[in-house]
Amino acid sequence: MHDAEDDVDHELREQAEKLALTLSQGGMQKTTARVMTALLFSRRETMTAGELGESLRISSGAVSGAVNQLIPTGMIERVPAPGSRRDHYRFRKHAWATLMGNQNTLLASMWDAAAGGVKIAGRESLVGQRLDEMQDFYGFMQREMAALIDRWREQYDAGQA
Amino acid sequence: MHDAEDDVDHELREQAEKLALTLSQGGMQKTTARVMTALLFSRRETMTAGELGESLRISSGAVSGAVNQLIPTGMIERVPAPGSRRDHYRFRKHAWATLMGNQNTLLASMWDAAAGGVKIAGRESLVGQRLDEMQDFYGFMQREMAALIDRWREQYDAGQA
DNA sequence: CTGAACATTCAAAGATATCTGAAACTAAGT
DNA sequence: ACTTAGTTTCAGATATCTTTGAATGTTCAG
Repeated sequence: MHDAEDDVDHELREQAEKLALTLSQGGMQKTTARVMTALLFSRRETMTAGELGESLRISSGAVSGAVNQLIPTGMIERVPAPGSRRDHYRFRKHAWATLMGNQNTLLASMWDAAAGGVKIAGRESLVGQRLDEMQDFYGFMQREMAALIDRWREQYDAGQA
Repeated sequence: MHDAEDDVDHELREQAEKLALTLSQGGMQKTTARVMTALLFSRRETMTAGELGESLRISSGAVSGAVNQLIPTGMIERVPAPGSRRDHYRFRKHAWATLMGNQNTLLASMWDAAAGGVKIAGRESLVGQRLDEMQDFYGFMQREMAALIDRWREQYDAGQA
């Protein structure tokens, strides 16, 4: 006999792996991406480290490494689990907004680098102009991105209520 | 004797390498990042492949590989050079805006992945909700980011005039 | 306090990604 | 057409990143 629920699980797993591949090409570590998408596409609310390892066929060490990369970024969280001995993980609400918000650090570094260059070369020179444009762009982005994310949150929360 | 111009060059090179390091930690290839920042922080308008290789102490093959990664992204461009035998490169105007605009492809993949999952699991389920939020977020971002970049271009071009 | 059940760490192995250098190729000048 | 400056390609060498698996650490239940 054929179980429809299993099919759903299987298809979700496929989607999950596909996304993980995309993310890893975009710079995220492969195992980290796989763990993240496994939680994202799981029908369950939380998964234990053991379940993740078994489902993805990776060692406990790899799971540990991945979750410890994911947690500080705010993508997933450790959930106190009643009954179970330890460590259940779950995909966080608004994780995507958090992730994008973290990019602000990078935007700030870019701004700093540009500002540093302008200080050395002066705003008059050719290179100064080039860096000035860069500084202007990253300053703008830093301000506006933060506002944009806030706007999404409001809009989304309003839609939920 | 001490040449002030040389000092400026040297300090700019330091800043360039610092930024290249940051970018490479953020996922960009190291040599690609170094080539890009070398052009960005150069006092000259364009640099040849040979100059890049000498300045960064990398082989001609490495330079070739790096520029051919950078050009399709729109960060740098090949400039027809009168007099010189071939290939001068220069950092493009509005390169940063272009770069950020390219991110839209990624945003679209994220949206697709979410949509695919919702289709499989339905919007009612727990996982459906999770993916629905993701879809909403990336849909929003895709729309708004494009608008934001346009807004910067206008604002910047206005300020220049 | 002890033992069971996990989780974490880390050295070594394995897998990837990247660079070099030389040969092959291209195009500009004569 | 030939020469030469300069670029691209690619196999092999190198460097870097990841994973495994076993040892070590931690926490909870009894």
